[in-house]
Amino acid sequence: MLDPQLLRSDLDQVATALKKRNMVLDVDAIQQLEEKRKKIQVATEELQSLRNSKSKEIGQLKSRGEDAQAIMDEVSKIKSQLDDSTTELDSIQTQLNDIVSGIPNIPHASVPNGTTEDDNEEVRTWGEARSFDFEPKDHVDLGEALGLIDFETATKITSSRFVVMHGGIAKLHRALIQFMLDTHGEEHGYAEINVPYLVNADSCFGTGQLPKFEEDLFHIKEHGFYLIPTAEVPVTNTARDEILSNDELPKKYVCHSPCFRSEAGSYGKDTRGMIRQHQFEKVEMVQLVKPDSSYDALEDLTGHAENILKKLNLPYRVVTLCGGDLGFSAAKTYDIEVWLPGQNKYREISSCSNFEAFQARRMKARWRNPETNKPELLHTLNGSGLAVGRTLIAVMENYQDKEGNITIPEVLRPYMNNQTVISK
RNA sequence: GGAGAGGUGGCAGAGUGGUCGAAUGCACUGGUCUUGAAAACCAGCGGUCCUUUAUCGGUCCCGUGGGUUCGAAUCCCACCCUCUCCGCCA
Repeated sequence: MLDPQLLRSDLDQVATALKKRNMVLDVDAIQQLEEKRKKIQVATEELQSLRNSKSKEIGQLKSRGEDAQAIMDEVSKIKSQLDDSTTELDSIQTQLNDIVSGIPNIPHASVPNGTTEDDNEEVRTWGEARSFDFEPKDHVDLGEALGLIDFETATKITSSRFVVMHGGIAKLHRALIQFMLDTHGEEHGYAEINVPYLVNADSCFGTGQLPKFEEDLFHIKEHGFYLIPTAEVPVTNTARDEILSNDELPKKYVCHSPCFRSEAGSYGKDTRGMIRQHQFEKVEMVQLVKPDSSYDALEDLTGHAENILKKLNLPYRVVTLCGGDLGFSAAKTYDIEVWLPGQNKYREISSCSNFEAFQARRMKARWRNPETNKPELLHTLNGSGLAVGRTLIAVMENYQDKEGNITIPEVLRPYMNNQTVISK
């Protein structure tokens, strides 16, 4: 949610900034509603104030045993005016609220212009794509040849976009999770946290999945819960309705969780293999920081995600998302894309974002600034560190040999009983 | 799932229709005193939104949402949550 003060004082500036997202803000509609709101809110509060003071008078008269009928009649009249006024105010505020909570975050000044992912700006590349003296296979061919990845059975059990993994691949998957958690915990200073995978609607609103993107979520209607699309939702919402003290900041959490996405609207896209699944696992980093340090934190966080790829010796590049490709809540996002020999291209494996106060305002996540002694909004950030399924794919495709065996990256061997290779 | 008890400020805890946003204690902050500290004493000490350049002022908030009333922390309804016991169960 954007700052309502900013929307009042400088709506045109907001509209201009949002053009970077190729979004057109209906400035006139907002201004008209805002004018009405102001008029009616002031009138309503004046009526409330009048009612309160008159009612107190009644109490005083009665306690002295005097007759208060005249004032009681008067307040009755005020009350009916007040009812009308309140009803109108509620309606206007609901309309305004719906509009405002549907406005995406303002892109940071450093975000490049553009409309699609083709306009994203490459920041840096790391590592060199391995040259193969044979035709590299993709993870589907590799996994099925090994007999360790099984999409058909998953389809039988559930549906498409699910997977069953066996043996060495399942272990490799688990090793990746532990390796990532340990690295972020021990080297990057994140506190490990384990959270619910079902969350309520307030939590989804807090991080921005609701109300606009309900169709992307799995919803358990009977209980009103949602399956988390990312650990970002429960982890960031730990700070909802809280006022954190200065000395507990910054807060840095690392969390492994499954993620559930309906993938509505992605029909026909990435249907082959494990790239785009309804259920996948992710190690997520979340930071809650003071506003003045959030952009430094974004660089750090992105570096932490990159470090995992470096340790796995997987080539990647970092891009800054352009305005048109930026997520709803983010002010700035770096995507990290890993090299996949099977597809002969870079594919997203991590997304690291600074949300500034956008999520914090939605969920009232604050800290007490010792300089002002007032509660102020935090800045929130998160990034994948990394998407486990896609990392698994990257390892398989980058570490394959001619026979279709997978060499296990050295950093993962301690997690796999020092196994060095996955073979048939 | 069944039965019972309960949800009040950072914490504890009073408050069952009228100057109650809320006593009191603790914690915290500032001051006095002290060489310093402690103690004691004095003062301050929730959040939200609106109006305003700001102050001042006002609104709303006693789990949440409705309702009754001139007036609700207090009465009524629904829901949520916590605790205890029973049942079921990894």
